Amino acid sequence: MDSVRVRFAPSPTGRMHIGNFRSALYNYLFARKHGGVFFVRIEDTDRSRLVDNGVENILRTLASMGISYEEGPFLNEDGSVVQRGSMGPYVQSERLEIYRARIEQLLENGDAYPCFCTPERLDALRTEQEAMKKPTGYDRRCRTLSADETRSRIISGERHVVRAKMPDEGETEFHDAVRGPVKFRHDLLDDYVLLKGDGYPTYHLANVIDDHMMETTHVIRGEEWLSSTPKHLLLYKAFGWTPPQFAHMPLLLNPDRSKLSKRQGDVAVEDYLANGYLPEALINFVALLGWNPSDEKEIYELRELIDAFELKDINSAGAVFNREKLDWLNGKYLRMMPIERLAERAAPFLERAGLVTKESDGWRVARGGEKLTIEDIGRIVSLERERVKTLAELPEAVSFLLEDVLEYPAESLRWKGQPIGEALARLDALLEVVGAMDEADFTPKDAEERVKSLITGNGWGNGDTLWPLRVALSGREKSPGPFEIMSVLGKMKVIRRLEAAKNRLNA
RNA sequence: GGCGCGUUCGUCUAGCCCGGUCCAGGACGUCUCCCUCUCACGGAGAAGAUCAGGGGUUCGAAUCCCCUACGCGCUACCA
Repeated sequence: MDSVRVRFAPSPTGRMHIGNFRSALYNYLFARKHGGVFFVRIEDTDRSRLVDNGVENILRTLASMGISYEEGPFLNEDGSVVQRGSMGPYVQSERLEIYRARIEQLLENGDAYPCFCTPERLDALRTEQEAMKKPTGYDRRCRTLSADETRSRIISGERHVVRAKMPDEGETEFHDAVRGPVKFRHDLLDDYVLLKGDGYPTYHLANVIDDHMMETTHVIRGEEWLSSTPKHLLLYKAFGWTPPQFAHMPLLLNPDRSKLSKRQGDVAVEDYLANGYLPEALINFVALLGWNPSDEKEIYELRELIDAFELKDINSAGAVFNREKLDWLNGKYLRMMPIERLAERAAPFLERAGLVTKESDGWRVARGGEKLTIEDIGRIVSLERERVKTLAELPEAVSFLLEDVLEYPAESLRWKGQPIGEALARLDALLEVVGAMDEADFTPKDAEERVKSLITGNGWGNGDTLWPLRVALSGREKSPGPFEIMSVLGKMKVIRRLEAAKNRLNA
């Protein structure tokens, strides 16, 4: 395949959701696989649905997910948007003259006609058709208006749209890269609107013109477009253009199997990021929803996704977004990730939770002001990484390592309800052992050696000693092992926590 | 209503094009056990799909053909 050019063409009508993101991802993977160009085009022809910062949100989301592209609108550091690429503009509202010229061409060739029917008439028509259980659609009333009447009504300034003239017979058949041959009868096609009353083109017109002018080779889009593909093909034909190849992806579904939508939980990509999901996990997960390279691998690096990606391996049935599996995958990534990177990703979450603060000279513990290097943060979060599924759970999980005073019931220091005296004796002995250790000995390995020899030397059990130790250090019944905690805390804090535990038991 | 697309464990899927190796494989989730001071991680197992239903073709069908049902999409001067 030579010089592949594919695109992501979102409408800035809200925040980018998972379904949109998957479209972007598949196009991206396909472009990278074939060494082609991936570009972004903004389809902002519905003026009523535009939202503030819609474009910025889309571009920002692509950037934070690490999806790069060669042409289109780009977000500057200062938040402004600039376009790069030789086939622009890449924003449809800036291409109005182009569409208008093409509309003239269609009008002249008799492939389209002006229509003066009002929305009210159209509504009434549809209502009637529905009531009579007849197929809905425009009745082509304006298609037979005389040239004179049409001209004079336009000159008089009457508001109108331009409709495409659909053939009465024949059919359009095309080969969809994921579904194979698909066929539609022409007489069932509606004389749909090409140019709206406000002068903006509809999706059908703008999309076809732009895909042609931007030399798109493959249109990889959602299944909701499958039914309108014959209209698009007919337009390519009317213009005398070679159409691109089409690949219609299956829809992403809510748990009740309806088309993925808000109202049924988070769907915005940025929400997933804010909730502590990693871009690489999200990409891995979303890529495998509706596409599968027929092997039993579950974890794919981006490069592997690119290498394996084939349009023919896209499924044709819709897929339910299954959060539990995402959680599992995210946990996997959290555990696989290099510590430094994990620390960098985790720090903002710790900050937001008020556990650490970011100063000009680096990170500090919020309570106490003690300095923290990124390595320190790495040591802290690596203690809990295997116990959480998302970055957002990390603050709560590691808070006991960053707080001065631990709050917990004295009762929890006793292993399976052991006598208070026994727990106290263990803590005393532990204090002695710890006191004799050098700060340099506070590695998990050395700490374990010392404590274990204390236990075996006295013929104690692991449980009756380790449990009180661990709870004294963590304040929790569920936590990482005591030796790891010791190594992160250091000698002074360990002694302080053991003393505090004794006081708690004596109180 | 019309047209189109789809239908394999609860979920994501492999197998379907090129029928036998599939009394259907993997993953998530669930359950059990092991590891273990706890929780997790990790490891080992288990349960879980009459391949939507029916009919055909064939020695043989999840795989090919037909019908039905159901789901979804489109049917806007939304994309």
